[in-house]
Amino acid sequence: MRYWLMKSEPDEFSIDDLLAAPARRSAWSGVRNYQARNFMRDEMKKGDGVLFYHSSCPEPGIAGLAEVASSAYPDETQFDRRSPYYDPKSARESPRWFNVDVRGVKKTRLIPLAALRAERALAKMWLLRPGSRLSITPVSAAEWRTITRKLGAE
DNA sequence: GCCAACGTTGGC
DNA sequence: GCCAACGTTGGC
Repeated sequence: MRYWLMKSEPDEFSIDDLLAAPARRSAWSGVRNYQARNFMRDEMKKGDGVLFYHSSCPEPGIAGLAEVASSAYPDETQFDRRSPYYDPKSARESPRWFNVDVRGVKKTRLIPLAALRAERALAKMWLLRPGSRLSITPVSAAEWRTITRKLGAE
């Protein structure tokens, strides 16, 4: 079992949106970065833990817990001409983009980015690397424990 | 809105 | 295959 941090702009799709979705479940579509895609396609497994991170908003930080609900499959939005994520270079026979499904577990109190930075045990977190912009990043078991402990018996 | 960091594109 | 130009991300 592994752990991940997944970023989403709450204006686009927040932890509340995920928890309000049917079966609290949604396809994590729209990822258009190869490294993030590879994490989903090659390394994510059903049941992996997910930190749901709100980005590009007034209070960026961890806003909830989720879990990986499926292995990866081709992202439908790449074939949809009306989607902002449409990719004309991707063909059905050889899809370029993949996504997993994610299931919301719970909304948590917000742990702001600054609080993550202030935590010694999280100093090596991928998210906190200088210049890191990747929307999906691995989280170590120790980092997961630190954060869930911080959230208090969750 | 600024800007640094990073990824992608495309000419050569 | 290099690399400059351009676009995007995302915190501040």
